[in-house]
Amino acid sequence: MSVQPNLGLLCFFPYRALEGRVLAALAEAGFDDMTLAQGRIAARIGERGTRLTELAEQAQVTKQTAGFLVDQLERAGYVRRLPDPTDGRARLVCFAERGRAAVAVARRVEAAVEAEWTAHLGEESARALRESLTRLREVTDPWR
Amino acid sequence: MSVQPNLGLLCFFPYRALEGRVLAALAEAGFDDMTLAQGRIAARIGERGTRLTELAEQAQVTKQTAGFLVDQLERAGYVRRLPDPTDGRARLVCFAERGRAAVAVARRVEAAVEAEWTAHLGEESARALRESLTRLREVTDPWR
DNA sequence: TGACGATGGTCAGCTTATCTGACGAGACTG
DNA sequence: CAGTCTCGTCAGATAAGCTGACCATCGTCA
Repeated sequence: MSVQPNLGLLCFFPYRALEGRVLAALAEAGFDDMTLAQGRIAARIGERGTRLTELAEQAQVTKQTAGFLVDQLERAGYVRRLPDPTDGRARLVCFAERGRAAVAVARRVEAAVEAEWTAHLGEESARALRESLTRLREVTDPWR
Repeated sequence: MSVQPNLGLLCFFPYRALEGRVLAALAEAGFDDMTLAQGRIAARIGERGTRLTELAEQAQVTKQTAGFLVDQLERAGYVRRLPDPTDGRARLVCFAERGRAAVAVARRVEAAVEAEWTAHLGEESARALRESLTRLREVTDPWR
């Protein structure tokens, strides 16, 4: 590891820390059957449901892998697959009750962690950090 | 995905982008047998060599997994295991010639990507971003 | 309007990455 | 120097990923 880590690596530490905290909190709250890979797929499901292909693209895995993970999420009661009214081939992966409950836990932890980080950095730096990262997303996230 | 992604998720996009660019450049340069998991271990090898246990801790995998990946890196000629002069049980995972060549490629890409990002954000914002992330590391990276 | 290429998803089979548990050899500590 | 801890490996199981092949439906354009 270099003396002065590059920006990408510096981004990695907070990301991994948050992911770990959320997963731990989920496990603590009784959602202890959700794995990291499942969570990464679930985190990309929109409020009105998301197609499998889209989940796969955003998570950067093949649609087969995404399907495999959604199968598990479905069996565990986190999501359901509903027919897409606008396309007979497609189905929308939507949160079920249990999934919504898990999302609520995740959101709470995210907010708590963010508050800790803001306290550590100071309001103004945290605001600037968020803004820079949002702008960086324009050139690093192929999905808008 | 929320309308306003949390800080952790915002950190994820640049991280993944950089990782992808580095891996692609390595493949292009003839290091096309290195996988993402191997790269994540290799990225943590220090100049004077690093113990397997330490690699495992920093990459947050078990030492068995780290050993498995180092085996492959060794077979591919990227690293060697040398006895640790200070501890008869331990061995130091060190870069071999091929590994050093790959690191040089990775460093070049990292610098190029960072330059792109700095151009996108502006000098001052990029500097502030690096500083905030470095401070955030204090509370998100258990390995300082 | 109907043939055809593109798209959404699944099935099958394989490889890679990861874990838990057990263990032996060497180091450390009282 | 006995007991205990640490470093690494072996063995076996499981999770997570890939490629290739395939079918049904959509959309387009001749």
